[in-house]
Amino acid sequence: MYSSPPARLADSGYAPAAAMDAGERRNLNSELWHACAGPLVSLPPVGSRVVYFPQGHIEQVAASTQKEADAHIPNYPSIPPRLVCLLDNVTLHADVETDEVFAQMTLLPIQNPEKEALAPDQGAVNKQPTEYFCKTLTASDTSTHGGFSIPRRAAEKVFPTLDFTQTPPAQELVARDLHDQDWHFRHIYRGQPRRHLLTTGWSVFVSAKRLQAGDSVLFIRDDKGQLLLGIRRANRQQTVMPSSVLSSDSMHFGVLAAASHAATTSSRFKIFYNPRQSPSEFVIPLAKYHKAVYNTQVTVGMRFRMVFETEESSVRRYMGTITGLGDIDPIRWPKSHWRSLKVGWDESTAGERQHRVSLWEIEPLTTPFLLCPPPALSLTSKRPRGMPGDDDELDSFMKKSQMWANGGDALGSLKFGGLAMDTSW
Amino acid sequence: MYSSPPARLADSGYAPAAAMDAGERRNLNSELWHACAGPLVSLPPVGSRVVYFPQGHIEQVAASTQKEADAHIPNYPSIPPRLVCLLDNVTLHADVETDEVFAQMTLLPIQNPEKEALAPDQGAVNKQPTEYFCKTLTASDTSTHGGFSIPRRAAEKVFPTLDFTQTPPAQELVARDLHDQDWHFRHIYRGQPRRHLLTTGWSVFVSAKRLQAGDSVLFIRDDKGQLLLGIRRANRQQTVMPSSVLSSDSMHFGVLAAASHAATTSSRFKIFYNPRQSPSEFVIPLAKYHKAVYNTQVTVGMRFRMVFETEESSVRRYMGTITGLGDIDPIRWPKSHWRSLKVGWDESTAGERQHRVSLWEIEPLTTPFLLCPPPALSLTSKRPRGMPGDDDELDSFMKKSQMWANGGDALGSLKFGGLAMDTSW
DNA sequence: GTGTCGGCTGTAGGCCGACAA
DNA sequence: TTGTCGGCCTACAGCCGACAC
Repeated sequence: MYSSPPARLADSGYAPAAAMDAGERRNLNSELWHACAGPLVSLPPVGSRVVYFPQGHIEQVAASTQKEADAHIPNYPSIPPRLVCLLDNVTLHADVETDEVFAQMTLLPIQNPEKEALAPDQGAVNKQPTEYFCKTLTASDTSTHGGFSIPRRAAEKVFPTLDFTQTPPAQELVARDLHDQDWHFRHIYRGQPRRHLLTTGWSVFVSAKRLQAGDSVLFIRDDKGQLLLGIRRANRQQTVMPSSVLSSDSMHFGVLAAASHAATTSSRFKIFYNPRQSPSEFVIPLAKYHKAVYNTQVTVGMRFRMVFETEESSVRRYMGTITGLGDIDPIRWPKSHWRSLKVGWDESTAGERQHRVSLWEIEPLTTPFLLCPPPALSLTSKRPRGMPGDDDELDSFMKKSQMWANGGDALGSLKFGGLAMDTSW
Repeated sequence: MYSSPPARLADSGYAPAAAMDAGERRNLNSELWHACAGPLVSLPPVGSRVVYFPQGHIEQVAASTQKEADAHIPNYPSIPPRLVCLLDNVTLHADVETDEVFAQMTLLPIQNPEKEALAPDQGAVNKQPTEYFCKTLTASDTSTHGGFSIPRRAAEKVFPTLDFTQTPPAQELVARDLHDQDWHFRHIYRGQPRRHLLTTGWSVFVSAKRLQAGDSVLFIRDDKGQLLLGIRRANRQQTVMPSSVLSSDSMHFGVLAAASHAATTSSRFKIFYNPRQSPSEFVIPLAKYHKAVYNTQVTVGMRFRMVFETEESSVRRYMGTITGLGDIDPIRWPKSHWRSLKVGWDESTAGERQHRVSLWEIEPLTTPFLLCPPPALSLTSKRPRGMPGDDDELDSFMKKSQMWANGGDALGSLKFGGLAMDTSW
């Protein structure tokens, strides 16, 4: 009948296979999830202690509902600006409609965190896959006129090698997405000059995922040689969700009441973390928080760097100066450390970047730099627009000076490791 | 470029025109909204007093998130089982993705409802349009193979009359949807035997709205002769929305906290009412509530009727018997009237119907019936499956007996008027 | 090395009346 | 009266190398 899928596509094996149930209850492939979440996202390990910031949670909810965090809503039921919690569970998910990745965390508030033995919590983990590539789609890639142009080194690194004795060399690829749905593509090496292409099956994928030029697609080869694929929507596409379920005010209250009730009764509560929606992480490893708050001397005028994700899904550091200190909302959330630093950014293109950040988000440039700043760091020098990786020498120096300043093991919680996985292309 | 709409369609005038902003802030066409909401949905007038039931609100949220109303969540912050409120504002909306209709109500809790003068609130209003038709789509209607077959009487009633001197008679129709988006269709009268069809433009509409066989489409001609169109999804398609924004527990808390805070501070709060998602209305006109609670004698064994919407978007009444009385949740919500009646239904196909209803949802069959029940109402008689409208004689009798029992004006709040608008086809 | 285009081809989208329920 | 189908035509999806940045 008319409700069945097109027969030809199904017969030729280029139609998607059966998908998971819509509920998406199981835990997703962690490598793929992290690849889609991006290089900056790391999740604290289950069983570790974390600091939960209701303000940050509300910021995420407000961003999701496209409302500013309403100033008129009181802190009701009353709740402190941060809760030390045991991270009881983390499950990885992806939105059934948009493939947007998110994590559900189950938090158990700890009543007297100071009394507990400070076990050596390990830092946050970010298992970024090694054998993967990520390409931002061009107009040609997403048009119905043709297929997908695979970057040469990407194809050679991630896809099975073609049999080049064939003319033209071609094979069928099967890649599994976050919902365990299989997608079939014809991979061919042709054209003058020769190039790798995905042809048959590609347009089905593009239309099913509603991909547009500017969105990114990524392929992974996992340990068992299985191909995985995921997508990252362009930043402009805010997954608008005016949510006809609950008013934004009620959601705001819900965040507070759920946490308040859990803290009062020492019971668990659940939150969703949307890495690509939230302006900042609001569940921070306790060790990272402690180091940032107790081991860092911040003053107005201090110079720092902070990591951002580039449009090419890579990372780069931006320079800034601390211009002020103080609570973002001293009435409702006094003595919170959430975004307690007012900052200015060196580059004029910094319009979108936050004007308030939290202590644990920055990498301070300590005394050695203030005594002897290299020319590249002065406020007046106009550097050419930096490319990913052109700070490598500085990185090395930074690590040494920070170790000297903070006592050797400060780096683990600041996520220096494994950041440059996408810059080698 | 590739992001622009198909040129041919745009040039020929069969592509949708510019739409409203995604936020959908303005108030929608009320006639169209009510047509999409269905014949049973009525909204209390702005400025009237209503009763708000948190339990019912939570039921709707749970239905939207596909969770049962969790039994483990306490009534926190504490809130009474019902709040008498002033209905401060009502705005009509439609989901940007699904066209699902919903209403936002702003409620102001009234502290001492008994002290206020009981102004004669008018009953709820349901402006169902007169010049409209609604058709459930067939497999042929939604397939890409052809167009849309318009029922003859529908075309003659709602569409502009064709010029039958042309061969074949044809015209272009422009119909506006809930988002003020215009859709263009070619309306032609052809075939052997002759019939009305929508051809060019129809498949664009079907794919844009993602209509499937079983969904319904409805057309309205308003006062100014402007054509409006709306859709009703088939019941099976639960707009699943696991809502990666807030956990269902937090939403539950949010409902309670928002209402609790508003009641405590005598301030307004906002709720969304999703007519086609909610099992029952949870904002009830105060007058309707009072009449049902204080003027109705309910006892176990009592017979009643209740109105339901049929699959054909019409209405019919089902017979039932009260089998028990009592709070649905005596621990958290004692002395609530929400679904306080346990009921059984006469027909064996009653599997989906609620086993608990509220007083104001039923039409009790009062003493005259108990003294002298007509054969059709006895529990043992097996009536043939009733069709809409075959209770007309009974209706007439019911009205008289109820007026006698309840004092003359009881009918307005029970929505007897204007119910049979779709059964005449 | 790869983004975009013109050219070509095949298929499916879509308009028609036939026919039957 | 209207749901489904076969027939038919054509627009566009989609594969190809050319060419340029």
